Amino acid sequence: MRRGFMVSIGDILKGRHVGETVELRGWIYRTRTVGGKAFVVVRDSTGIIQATISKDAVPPEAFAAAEKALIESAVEVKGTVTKDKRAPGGYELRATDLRVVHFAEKFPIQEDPSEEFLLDVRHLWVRSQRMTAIFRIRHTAFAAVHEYFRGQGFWEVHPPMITSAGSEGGTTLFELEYFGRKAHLTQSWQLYAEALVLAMERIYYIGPSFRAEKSRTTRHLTEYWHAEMEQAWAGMDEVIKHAEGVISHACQRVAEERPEDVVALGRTPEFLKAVKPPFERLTYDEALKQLKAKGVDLEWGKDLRTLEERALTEGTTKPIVVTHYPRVTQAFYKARDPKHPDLVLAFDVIGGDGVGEIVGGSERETDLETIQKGLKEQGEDPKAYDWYLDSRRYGSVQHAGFGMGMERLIQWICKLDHIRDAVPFPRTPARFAP
RNA sequence: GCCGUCGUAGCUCAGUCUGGUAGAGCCCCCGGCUGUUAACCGGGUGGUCUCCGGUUCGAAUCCGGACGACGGCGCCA
Repeated sequence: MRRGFMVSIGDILKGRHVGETVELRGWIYRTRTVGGKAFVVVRDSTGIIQATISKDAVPPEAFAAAEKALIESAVEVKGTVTKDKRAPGGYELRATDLRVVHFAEKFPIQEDPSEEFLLDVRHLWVRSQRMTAIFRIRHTAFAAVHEYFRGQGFWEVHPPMITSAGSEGGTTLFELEYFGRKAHLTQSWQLYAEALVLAMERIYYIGPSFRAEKSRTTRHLTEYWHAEMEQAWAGMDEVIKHAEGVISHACQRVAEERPEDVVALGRTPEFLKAVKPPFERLTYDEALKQLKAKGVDLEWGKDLRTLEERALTEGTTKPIVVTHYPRVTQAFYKARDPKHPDLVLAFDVIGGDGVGEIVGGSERETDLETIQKGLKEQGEDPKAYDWYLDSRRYGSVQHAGFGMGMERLIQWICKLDHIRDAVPFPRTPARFAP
């Protein structure tokens, strides 16, 4: 088959090549044959289109190949782009030639697959329209986060993935053997960020975090991508504004650049465009009052759980910000509220649709002795954190920061039932393959 | 960590209560059909009933155990 003018399916669907003779290549999505005609629906990374192959319009071997090729066979098709109401999508390619690059074996995924089976064949399911739409949005969201922080004067710096200690207590760390000694996979850049922030002042990074928590929920992964920022000479209010800013910026970019994908997943670009600062903000105490009014009682000092988060975000179209949590249950590095010693200057950004906490952040404790005391209260040995504590010995200044779960953000933007679809190959307690 | 559900053909499931030769639809293969839209019509191939043990003349089915997965809660981003 002689090479023609190669085009993408997406371009054809935009009406760019009507009447032209072009060539496209991709994978067979469906085939139907009716007597002397074969309808071969082809997908590439930009869309799907029907190629109509008439027995009398192509070489005999091409028609035979079209009839024989199974779903997901790789093909090259040459033909004339035609606008036709009978074709799904409104455009089709009237083929003059077809070559099968690879005859696929019987493709295991058919109609009505179970969730469990799709996870077993995830390496094949990633070819689906739904998955590729999410991947494109993920691409855009990641770019937007980089764009936001760089635009705000933050340096991208990289912490290690292999660490000696954790930041949230040692029980949720994956352990690994490091030349005969114990090491761990990072669960947060927290300790390193607080060392680096005294050098670079405004820093951020996006990278993987690992949590060895056997969480069986629709919003937990054991390996997830963490967008984290840390800022010197800044308090809680300033970093809350950055949290609102970065979430909003990601929503704007996705709405502008991926409107078709957004619609395909059940959101609208308008919904995302409306996600602009400021978000509704309330303190933990105010949240308890709101919950009580809704008939949900929560004892003071308990963290907000799924039930409470859902009640608080019910009917919201933007995430909400909850601030000033009780000090009990909070990590040792979070700063006390000078006005209320029982509270810490910590905040969460909570998304609706059951996604829950998208961002968690705080102002950091600057006083050496207070941190050492906090570590002991959590059952940690301050000696193991000695290098970290140097950040409170040599020029300790006010600083604050937050971590954002990229998959949580994508889950919320794409309105996904389960966080595992926000990443191509999810890692959960039950699965690390494929 | 706790609670619940499930495991039968490549896929989706019925059959299990009440033990007696392993079933359907889809996929695939063969045949038909010149505009199909998850095409349709006719025929055919396809099984370690998750595994181990027990009861029984006989177990997919009853009993005991193991393993695996999914869903919910907790923990978190």
